[in-house]
Amino acid sequence: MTDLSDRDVKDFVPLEPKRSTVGDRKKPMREASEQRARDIVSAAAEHFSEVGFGGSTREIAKRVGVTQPLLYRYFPTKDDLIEAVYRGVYLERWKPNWDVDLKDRSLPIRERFETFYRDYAQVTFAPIPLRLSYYAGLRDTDINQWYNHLIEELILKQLVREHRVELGMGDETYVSAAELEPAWQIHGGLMHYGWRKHILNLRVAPDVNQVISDNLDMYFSVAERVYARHKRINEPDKGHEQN
Amino acid sequence: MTDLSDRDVKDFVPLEPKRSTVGDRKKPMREASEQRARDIVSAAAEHFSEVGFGGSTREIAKRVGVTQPLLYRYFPTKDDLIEAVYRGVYLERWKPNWDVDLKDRSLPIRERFETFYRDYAQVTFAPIPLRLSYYAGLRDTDINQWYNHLIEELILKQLVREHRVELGMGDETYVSAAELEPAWQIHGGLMHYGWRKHILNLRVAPDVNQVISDNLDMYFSVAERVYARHKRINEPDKGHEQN
DNA sequence: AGGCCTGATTATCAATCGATCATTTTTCAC
DNA sequence: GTGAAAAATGATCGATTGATAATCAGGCCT
Repeated sequence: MTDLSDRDVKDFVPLEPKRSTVGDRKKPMREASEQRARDIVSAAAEHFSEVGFGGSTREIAKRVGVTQPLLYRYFPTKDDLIEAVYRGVYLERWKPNWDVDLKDRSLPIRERFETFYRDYAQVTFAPIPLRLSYYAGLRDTDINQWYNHLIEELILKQLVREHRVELGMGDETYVSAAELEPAWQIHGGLMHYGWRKHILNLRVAPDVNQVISDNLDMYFSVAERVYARHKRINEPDKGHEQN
Repeated sequence: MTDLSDRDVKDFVPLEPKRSTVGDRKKPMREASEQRARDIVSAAAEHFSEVGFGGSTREIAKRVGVTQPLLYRYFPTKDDLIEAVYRGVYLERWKPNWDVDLKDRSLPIRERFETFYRDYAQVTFAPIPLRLSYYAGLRDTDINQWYNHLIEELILKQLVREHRVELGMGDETYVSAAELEPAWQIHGGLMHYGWRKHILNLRVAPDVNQVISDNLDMYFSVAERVYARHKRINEPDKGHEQN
């Protein structure tokens, strides 16, 4: 699997289909062909989401309605197909305006993050992407590490920073792991809500927006105390303590 | 896979090894043989936790140091072996005093649940049981449904009930899904902490006890509001509204 | 010593899997 | 229309898998 660890979202072009087996052709892929490539990825995502990435290429081909060797014209190996599924799960779903909007101080912080999580839940909370994401995390730690790093850097650290500013607790950019943990608890609680609802099919609170709202209530009610506990010594800027 | 859905914990005898292939023998299994059965389950748990339940019986046999067909003397099919691994994950780790101690009103509710979650985290938060649990949830929804039902009935509903009593909000036993959700958020946040730490190997807040403490702070700071929102009409006992 | 049950191994089968290659069918530019 | 490139198929290979059958080794009781 190729190395994805320390890249940014922008380094990826969402789901531009690979140039096919015979990679160094001059002519671009035909329109119908690109559609077929997308169909294959889609069928693969569906199948892998059900049985994991050990799912067979023959079943995928059957779902598309073609023969199995044909897949290898579009994806030289099964791993390449899996990587294309990864891209569909992690990149196609990420909206570039998310981390931008979170910095818009014309809106109260609470509203910004409530809006974000409503949108995030709508995009992410469905059986296929959720199952794929958990399967991917178990199979290929790297990709999920990279994605959670993204969440941490672009979302959760913003939450802490913006909240600290709003509380008048300084505008230091550094956020320690311990300081970040309450934000992760909010995020993790929501992920587990998705796990229970869409993977285990358990009966959960029906209104996800209410859950988000309550979660943010919980966060804002204890976050200040946690910031204060980890407040760094007031020497300007020398604050990267090892926790 | 056998049906485990609506049983109680006590219906299981923790990891009593199956009586071997030729099930209806009179003589009990020899001591050394029972040890071997445990070794097989242990090696299977290790291997399955790494690659999922699609892992091969040959690899398991290699880890035990025996030949592959021998496994079939102890477990008639691979599914039986998987079920034995399930038992090790879900039952061996459950302590019967957990739900009992939570009802001990000689201690403040906050202390009771902090003690429980410290113990629960210590028992559950390790790579092998966590990975197996997630793999199991994806592969065989039933067992994880049953387990989460257990958590809900014996732990989280207790939390809500005991807390309501301590708040003087009545001692009704019924707890709606929406009312339960904040408790699930606490639990889910902790599970996700385990996911990040032991499966994704991300850097997390180092002190799990501090995370538990902060989480409970979060819970107790908003739970009352949620109870009040869902407060049933004061007619005695007629309160099973559909949310 | 001999019979016998249990534990363990060797050999092997049928199914499934990812992948390759030769061949046929379809598409499209000219 | 014609031919070349692209798309698609059929046949098949080698490796791996769960599982079975035949065989062997060894301790224990009489």
